[in-house]
Amino acid sequence: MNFNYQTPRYLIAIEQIREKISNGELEPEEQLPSETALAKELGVSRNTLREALRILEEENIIIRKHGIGTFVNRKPTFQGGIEELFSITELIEREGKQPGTEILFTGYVEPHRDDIKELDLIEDEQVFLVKRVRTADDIPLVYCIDKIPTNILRNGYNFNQDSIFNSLEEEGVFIDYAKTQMYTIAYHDEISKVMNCEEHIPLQILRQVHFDKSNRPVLYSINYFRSDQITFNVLRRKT
Amino acid sequence: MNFNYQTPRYLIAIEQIREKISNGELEPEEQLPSETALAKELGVSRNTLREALRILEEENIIIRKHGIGTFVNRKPTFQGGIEELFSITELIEREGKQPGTEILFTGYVEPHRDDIKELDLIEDEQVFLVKRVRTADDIPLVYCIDKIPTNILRNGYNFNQDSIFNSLEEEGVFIDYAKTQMYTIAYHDEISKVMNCEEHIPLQILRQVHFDKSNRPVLYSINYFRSDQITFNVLRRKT
DNA sequence: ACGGATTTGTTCGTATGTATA
DNA sequence: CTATACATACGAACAAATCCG
Repeated sequence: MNFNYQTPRYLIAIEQIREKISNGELEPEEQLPSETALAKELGVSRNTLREALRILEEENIIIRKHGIGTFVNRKPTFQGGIEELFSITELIEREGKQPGTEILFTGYVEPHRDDIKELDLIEDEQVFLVKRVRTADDIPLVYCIDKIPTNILRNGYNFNQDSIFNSLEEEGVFIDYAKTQMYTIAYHDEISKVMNCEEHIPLQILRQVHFDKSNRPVLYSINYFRSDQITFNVLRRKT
Repeated sequence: MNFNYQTPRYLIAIEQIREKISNGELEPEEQLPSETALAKELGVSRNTLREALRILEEENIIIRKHGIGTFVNRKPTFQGGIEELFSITELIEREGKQPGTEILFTGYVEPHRDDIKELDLIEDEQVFLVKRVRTADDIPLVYCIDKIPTNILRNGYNFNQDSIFNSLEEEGVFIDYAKTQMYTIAYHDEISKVMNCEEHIPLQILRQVHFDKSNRPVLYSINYFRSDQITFNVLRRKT
C-alpha cells in the first residue's frame, strides 16, 4: 500500500525542504517554521524531521540556533577543492580539457625505504611501479610516479587504462582518502627536463598515500605539477 | 543527585566508548556489542546510544555494517592538515617553534578591485590593511598581507596582538572557514628580498578569503611562504 | 528583574523494516 | 526459514536558550 517504503521518509523530507529553498518559497536568511509545525506540514514525526534537519545543517544548507529557530543559510560562493580526492584524469576533465598519457615505465620493482614505511609493506614484497607524464590538451601538466603493493593485486594487475583509481576499483580496491603532503622545489634534474620546464618554473609536488575504508594503504604516488599550469583550491574549516 | 545532569548522555556514552577503545577493552577490528546490549550496559536508551555511534562513525572511529555489526576501525596514521583552518601563530606553535612578528604596515586604505570582489565591499568602504613578516625561531617563514572590511569593525579595530584570528574574536567576529587558493611563483621583486630568499627558493602562496558561519567574508589574506621552510599536509576524501 | 511563551536540544520507549549469516 | 543486528519511524516528555511583555 505504501509505495514509498523503499525511500526513507527523512530523505523525502530533505528533498521537500531543498525544493522549498530552490523554488524560492524559503529565501536565504529566512526562518523555517518551527520543528513542530514543519513536521506536521510534511507529515512526519518531529524526530524524523530532525534527522532531515541534522543532515541539512551538516551540509550548511541551514543554520539552527538554540532557542531562536532554524534559518536558510546564505549561499556559499565556494566550489570544492583539493580536499576532495579525485584522480588526475578527473582533475583535467573538470577543467574541460582533454586528458592524455605518456607512459615512461611500468613493472614490478624492489621498494625503497620510503615505500616500505608508507605502504606498510611486508618482507620481500615488491611494488608495481608506474611512471607517466599526464597532459591536458597535449600540454604536459604533471609527472606521476605511482606505486602499488603486490599483495593488493591478488590476481596480477591488469593496468589497462589511464586512471589508476578506476583500474584499482576493477580489482575490488576502493580508495577512500589520501594523506597528502604538498611542497615546492625550484628544479629537478630529470623531471624538469621531461616536463619542458625552463629553470624559472618551480615544481609543485603532491606526495600522497591513499587508503581504503579500513585505513589500509593501497597506493603511494608522487605528482610533480608544473606550477605555471596549476592552482589548487582548498576549503579550510575551523574545528 | 545526578552530577552529570549538565552533560548530555550521548556525549558521556561517546567518552565511555572512546575509553573502552583507548584502554584496550575494545581493540581495532573488534566487534562492539549489539546496540541493544551496549545501550543496556551503558545505561542509556538505544536512540541515545545511536546518536553516540553516529558521531563516532562520522569521526571514523568505528565502522557500522548493516545487518552485521559495528566494529572498531583501524587507527589512521594521520594528523590533521591544511584543511583544518588555523592561524599562522598556531601553525608555528604546533611545530614547537617560537612565533615572532615584524610589522611592516597597518592602517586603513582604499581597496583594490580584487578586495572589493572577494570581500563583497560596499561603496567607498575602506579596508584595514596589515603587512607583516612572521618568523619561526627568528627565521622568516611567511610574508602576510591581511585585509579586513571596515564594516566588520564596528567600534574601531584594536589590533594589539599577533593573531588576527584572536583579535577578530574579541570584536565578536568568529571565522568558520576559508576559501583558499594555493599556487607557486619562482620570484617576487619585493617579497623575495624581504624574506631573504635567494633566487632559487620559490614562494608558496596561500590566497585566502575567510568567512564566518553566515558565509559573510570577513578577512582576505595573502601569505607568501618560503618553500624551503614549509610542507603542507592535506587529508583528501572521496565524496 | 521576572515570568511565561516559543523554539531547539536531549532522552526514553516502542514498533517495524531491511540486510546478513 | 530463523535469529540477529542495524535502519527507520513515531510519540511523548522534559531541559535549555531565547525573546518579549
